[in-house]
Amino acid sequence: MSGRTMSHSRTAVRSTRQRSAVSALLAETEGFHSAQELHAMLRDRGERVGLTTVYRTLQGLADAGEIDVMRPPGGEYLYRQCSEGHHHHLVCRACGRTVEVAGPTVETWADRVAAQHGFTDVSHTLEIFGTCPTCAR
Amino acid sequence: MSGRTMSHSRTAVRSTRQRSAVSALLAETEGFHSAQELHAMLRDRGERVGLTTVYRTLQGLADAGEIDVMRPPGGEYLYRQCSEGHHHHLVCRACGRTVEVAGPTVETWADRVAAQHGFTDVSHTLEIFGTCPTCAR
DNA sequence: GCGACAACGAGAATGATTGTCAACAACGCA
DNA sequence: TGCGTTGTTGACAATCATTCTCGTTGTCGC
Ligand SMILES: [Zn+2]
Ligand SMILES: [Zn+2]
Ligand SMILES: [Zn+2]
Ligand SMILES: [Zn+2]
Repeated sequence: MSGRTMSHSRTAVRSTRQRSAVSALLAETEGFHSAQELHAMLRDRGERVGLTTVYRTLQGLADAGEIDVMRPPGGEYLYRQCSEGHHHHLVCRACGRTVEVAGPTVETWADRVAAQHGFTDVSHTLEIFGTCPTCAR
Repeated sequence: MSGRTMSHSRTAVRSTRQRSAVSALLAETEGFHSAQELHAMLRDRGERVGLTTVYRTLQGLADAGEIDVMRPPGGEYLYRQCSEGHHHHLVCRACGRTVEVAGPTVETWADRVAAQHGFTDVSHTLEIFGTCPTCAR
């Protein structure tokens, strides 16, 4: 009953220069960056994309699960193109370098704890911050 | 050489009506609440405290480690008076009800993972969100 | 090509948090 | 108890990331 069964003209997502530019940038970029930063990076590349569009595109990609969103303590939202599947991040506070980490133990622990207290519809956020070897010296 | 060795009149923190009001409110309140919410709660109580002061006081308490700060995805900063020691939270998205949880396993896991990648000065954030039994029905 | 409508983007609006600074009030001391 | 020093307060202005508006533009199915 979700209304997705109409046989004619479903509204499709359109392919645009701007959307491609953002995706391409994310594909080549290592580490997390804010919408503002990505917008500036596009500008420096010569790509002309409005800030509003950058925000919209990032939200779309995030909703589609194609990129990861994260917000460090005291900062704004950061985006990054990650690999598939549920994972968390080990992020360098100085340069943003990111290592994806998987913690099966943590996942089950979180779900178990929540269940023990009768909580449902459970989700969690987990980020590890530190100084990477390069920035340390 | 930090100039902290003067033998006379060290500047002390002063006890004020406003500061007491905020602390008292936090002591009686269960769950996480934003600065704006706490300000409104004080107003409803008849306490007259400026919004700026509420922000300042909360920051001070947080810096002193007397209260916990947390920021849910898509929301503003939330504050709560917690028990001593390092712990995490299982929070109800609907009503803010909070359960403090300790996960020694997670702590060591996070530190180990960071160390394996050569990261130093490590810290982490971990929150579990869900719908509490009361709000579920 | 055409037309419907998704997508853009410049600029205004929002809203939480922070900065400003003159008036106020603890508190150590006389 | 009176006084001066100086931390504190709070109304208001300023930030600033993000969202909203809405007229224009570009995609894409036909
Ligand atoms: Zn680094
Ligand atoms: Zn996880
Ligand atoms: Zn609840
Ligand atoms: Zn922990």
